[in-house]
Amino acid sequence: MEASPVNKMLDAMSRQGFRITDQRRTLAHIFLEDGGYLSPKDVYEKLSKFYPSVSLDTVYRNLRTLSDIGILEQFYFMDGGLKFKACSLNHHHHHLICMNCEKTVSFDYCPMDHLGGIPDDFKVINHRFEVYGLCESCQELSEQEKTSPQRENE
Amino acid sequence: MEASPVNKMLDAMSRQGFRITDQRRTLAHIFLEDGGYLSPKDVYEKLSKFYPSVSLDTVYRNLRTLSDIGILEQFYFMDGGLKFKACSLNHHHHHLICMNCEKTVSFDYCPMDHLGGIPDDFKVINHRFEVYGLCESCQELSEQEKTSPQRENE
DNA sequence: CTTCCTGCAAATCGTTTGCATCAGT
DNA sequence: ACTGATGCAAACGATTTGCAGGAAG
Repeated sequence: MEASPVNKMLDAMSRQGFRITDQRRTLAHIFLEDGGYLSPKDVYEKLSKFYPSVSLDTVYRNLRTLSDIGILEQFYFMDGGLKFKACSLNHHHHHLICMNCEKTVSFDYCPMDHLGGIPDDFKVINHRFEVYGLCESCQELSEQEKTSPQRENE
Repeated sequence: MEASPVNKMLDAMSRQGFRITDQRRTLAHIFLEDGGYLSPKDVYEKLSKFYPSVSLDTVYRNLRTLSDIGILEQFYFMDGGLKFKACSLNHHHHHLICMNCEKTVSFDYCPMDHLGGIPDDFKVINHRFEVYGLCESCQELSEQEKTSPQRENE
């Protein structure tokens, strides 16, 4: 009944010295089932179905903790605010993010492998590379609705 | 005394039916002089030097307005929150961001020019590429103080 | 049993809004 | 003059924190 990834996630938590509470177990399920980005409120609502007494601040706390230890990754959507998703515990990659439906597709290219022109007195620790756009299905939608804003500065 | 881009910006404003107030004129100067991303508070502080009585909410109002009409663009930095910068003044570039002092250095390399392996049914609209690390001076500091946190997930 | 986790409530931070006044056109 | 812009203060939403009780190891 439990897919392996859930255990992997829980495992990672306990290995980092965090306790496996029911909420966290459920949190793992929620993220792995959904696969996409969830706002704290989304998570709270989903979690409430299992634990009606859960409090929003616990959700926040756990989201932050899990992000810190690299189990979740967070993105800020210009319109939807901060959201979290399970990060693939697999290999390094980046994402295409659909600006409409928020679905993500990962790809392997990493600019850091090809990077040039960075002053070498700067010590690189981390990086972020995301490509935003429209996935195929959302493109079709927007062609019909013509909701695409024009920008006009050179 | 006025550089042309400032007037261009002000022009755009009045063309859209907005009044040219002193604050907005100064706002234009601030953004064009700085060239980089500024948080509302940054702007407020800079603006305060010229107009000690300026209020933060006016700054917010103007930042939003100017973003709406495409004079400023906004970006959310995972650590620094929402920031604004004058739209496409210069050429396209990305940033090195010092995780300690938050100073940014721009560099020209853009991964989009070299990108491969993106499914072509995805319509790219925008992208974000930021490199985080330590600038030279902060490296020296952290070597002395050994404040660098370790992360250890695979 | 000890320490971490949780729920509650209150605090805090960033941002927005209502309103009367002031300034640009 | 008319209308939009500003400053103030208060409202607001999202996120964080202090604390006491409860659960995981």
